[in-house]
This record gives sequence, C-alpha cells and structure tokens, in this order.
Amino acid sequence: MVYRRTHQVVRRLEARRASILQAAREAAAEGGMAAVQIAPVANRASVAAGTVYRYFPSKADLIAELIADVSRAEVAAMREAADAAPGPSSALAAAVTQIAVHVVSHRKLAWGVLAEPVDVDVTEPRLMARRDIADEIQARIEAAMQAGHLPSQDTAIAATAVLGALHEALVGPLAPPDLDDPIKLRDAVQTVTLLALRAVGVLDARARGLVVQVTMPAAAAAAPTASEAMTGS
Amino acid sequence: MVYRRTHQVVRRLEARRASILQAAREAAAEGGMAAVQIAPVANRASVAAGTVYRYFPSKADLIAELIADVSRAEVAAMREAADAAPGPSSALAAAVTQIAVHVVSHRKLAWGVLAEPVDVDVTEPRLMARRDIADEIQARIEAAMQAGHLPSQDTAIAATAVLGALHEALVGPLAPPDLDDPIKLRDAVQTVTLLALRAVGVLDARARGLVVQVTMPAAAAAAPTASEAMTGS
DNA sequence: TCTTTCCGTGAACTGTTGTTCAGTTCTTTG
DNA sequence: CAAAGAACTGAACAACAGTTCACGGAAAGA
Repeated sequence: MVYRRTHQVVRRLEARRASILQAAREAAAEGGMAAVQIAPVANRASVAAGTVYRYFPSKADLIAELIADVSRAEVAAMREAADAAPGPSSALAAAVTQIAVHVVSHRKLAWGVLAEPVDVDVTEPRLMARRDIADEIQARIEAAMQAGHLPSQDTAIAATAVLGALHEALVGPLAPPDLDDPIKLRDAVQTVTLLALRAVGVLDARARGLVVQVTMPAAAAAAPTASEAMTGS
Repeated sequence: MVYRRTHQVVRRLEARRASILQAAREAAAEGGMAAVQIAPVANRASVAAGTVYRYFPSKADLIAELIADVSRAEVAAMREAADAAPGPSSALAAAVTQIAVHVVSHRKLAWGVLAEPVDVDVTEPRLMARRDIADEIQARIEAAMQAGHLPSQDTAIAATAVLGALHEALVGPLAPPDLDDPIKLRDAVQTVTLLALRAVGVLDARARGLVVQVTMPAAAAAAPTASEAMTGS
C-alpha cells in the first residue's frame, strides 16, 4: 500500500509552510529578529510549536529562508528600479534610492535581516543577503564607471561602503528617531542618497536631478514591489 | 574592630578589576563578544567565576565598561590625530583615517564593540559608543563646513553615514578577507577614506594630499596576545 | 470500513550560561 | 596569636528557548 499525497494535501502543506514563513516575517517586522521565536511564530501561524519543525529543520533554517526571501525581494526591486532608468548614472541613483526607501520603510525588518543580534547562527544567509545587495550596487557602480561617469575605483569596496552608509544612517541605532514623519523620512533618504552618490564620485547629483525622484511606497504609487504586505510596525 | 583596606589590598583589588577587564578585552579581540563569557574570562584572569561578580554586577556591566573603554580610546585617538592637522579639512581627513586604521587593526574588537550579536543587553553602551564616535566625526565635518570647505549639509546624518561606510567596508562581514596583508590593508583604508571624504563633499582629496598619511600602528599585522592558553569552550 | 501512513500536537526534555551563596582562605586588628 | 571582617571559590541553581517524541487524528488505499 503506497500512501500518496493528494493535490489538496500538497497545497495545504505548502500553504502552511508559507504561513509559517509569513508569521516569521511579520514577527520580524514588528519586533525584530528577537521576536522570531518558535513558540510565538507557531502561535501566530496557528500551529503548534512542533509543527514548525515539520517544515524547517531548525530555527536557523527558518530565519535563513526569511532572510533569503527578503533580500531576494530587495535585489529585485533595486534591479527593476535601475533598469527603468535612462542611463548608468541614473540607474545607480535609482538603485540606491530604491534600497534606501525600502530600508527605511521596513526598518525593523531590514535591521533584523542584516544586522540585529540573533541567538542562532545566521551569518551565512546574512552574508549572502549582504553580498547579493552589494553586488547589485556594485554592478551599477561598475556600469557608471565604464561609461566614464565615475572615477576609476575599487567598486567592491565602494558598494560595501555605500550599503553600510545607507544602513547605518537610516536603520541603525543612530538613525534619526523621527523618521515616521514622511517629510523627514524623504529628506533623510535624499540626504543619504546624495552622500552615497558623492562618495562614488558623482558630481552635482542634485543639480543633475539624480536624487529627486524619491517616491515613497505609501504615497505616490510609482514604487514597484509596494505590495509587500508590510505592517507598518 | 574596624577593618580597613590597606594600600596593598586596595591596589590588588584595582589590579584584579583591571585584569578582569583586560581579560574581557583580550577575549573580545580574539573571538569577538561571543568569547566574552564569564567562566572563560574569569579563567583568563586567573580568578573564579564568582569573583567576577565582586567587581561587576553583571555580565552586561562588564561588557558595558569594556565598550566604554574602547570607544573612549577611539575618540581620543581621533581627536588627537585631528587636532594635529593644519586645517579643518585635513583634520577631518585625519580623524577619518585614524578611525579607519584603528578599526581595521582591531577588527574583531571593533566588530564586537559596535555590532556583534551579544546575548545580554548592551544597546545602551553601544549607542553611546556609536554616538561618541559619530559626534567626533560630526564636529570635524561641521568645522570644515563652517570653513567653507564643504557644501552645506546635515552633518549628523553625514557623520553617521561615514561611520557606517567605514564600518561595513572594513570590519563587516563583507570586508575584504585579505586585510592581513599590510599593503591591501593600507589600500583599503585609503580607498574607504577617500570615499568618506568624497561623500561629505571634499573635492580632490587625493590630489590635495589629504588621504595619503596612512601610518599603520606597529601592532597592526600581528595578532594581539598571541600566546594564550586555550580555555576550553 | 479497515489498515497503513503521515501530519499535527504540546508537554517534557535539553543544553547552555549567567548568577548565587555557603564554605574556605586570606588580611587586618587587638 | 586569636578574633573578626573581607575576599575568593566553584559547585549548584535558575531561566529561558530550541528541540524532541509518543500519542491522537486525519487522509489514502484496499
């Protein structure tokens, strides 16, 4: 007698798995990675704690998948924004602005994914997330450099530094505390974007209109991937 | 009968306290904050675990003091380097270079002090450390701006971004892995310093000789306190 | 309907570390 | 040298969260 999973069951299992991941994501968005604990996540997903282990070998794996998901979305959004830009310089600007906006819009989540202390070992997925995002930035810097818009430079270090600057200034513990005010938020994003572009050698970014197209996901609907079902913390 | 602590005893107590702190520092320098555990630290300081609690109310307090010490030294070094510079711009460059050098020279420690996950709550001392360092950078940016060497800008965000860029590019998980090579290390410091200065609007930093005075401390290449008895773990 | 196989449950288990405290050793004082 | 106070010890304790597993129940096949 061979037991075979029917379609219905397969879908239920997939849905359950997704709901656990979603619960973890919501927990992280609300309370950071510290809130991603098996029992609360299971509770939020309306399953028992043990059930989580039928879908994820360990908490580390659960968080790893969460991190991978978030970073994948982040990279896709950056790529889309950059690809829509007319030239290499504005593509770079668009990518940087995009990630800045995303990161401030989901501060807790971004902090949790990239930097927040976690009890289990998530260095590897975090490293991959950082690398994926940095690689995307690096590619845009490279392109602008090849086009002669930027001075020759070590693009790997430049991309890393840009990521660090965005992160520290916008989501780190020293980030301005009043970023809930949309205007302050937009100003902060513009300021940091300008800094980042200047860092890699973009001259007159502001004058050339590279920094102005800051469209908040909540406000003007132009932002792609705005459908991320984020609870605004 | 009144028991009074003799000079000898007082000094022994102070020495012991200092040695515990030093043991914590060494542990952090070698294995990051994760290695700062009561039992190993006590062992390294040649005392029993319980003794640590005669000097520090909790592990959090021990780490807080360690963080404060390190950041105090960091700020002092920055200030000294900057004060020795001839003008506001080179003072800024000197401060940035100084912290970059310090931070790469003691990567594990810097990572532990500023960002590494710790089980106990050290957000407050970390926040103070970050703020102290950022404040020093901010003051130098401010001075250069007042002197008309930099465009007008939000110096608080700029300082934070600079700190983040340095940190991410030099000690974060994406930092180049070959920084043990002194030449690579010097290049990385110069590259990041140049990025940071450009970010705040310094033009031609390289041409103006603001980035070149990178002098590595003697201890940069060698691991600190290489001869340490393994203490289990 | 009955049997087999798998899914879900949640209370119990585990392993790790910070923390405590009664007993021991050392220092001071009369 | 003896009494008293302080410091030190290290094994035992506590707390917390991740993980396990024996059991109940639902779904699949005959």
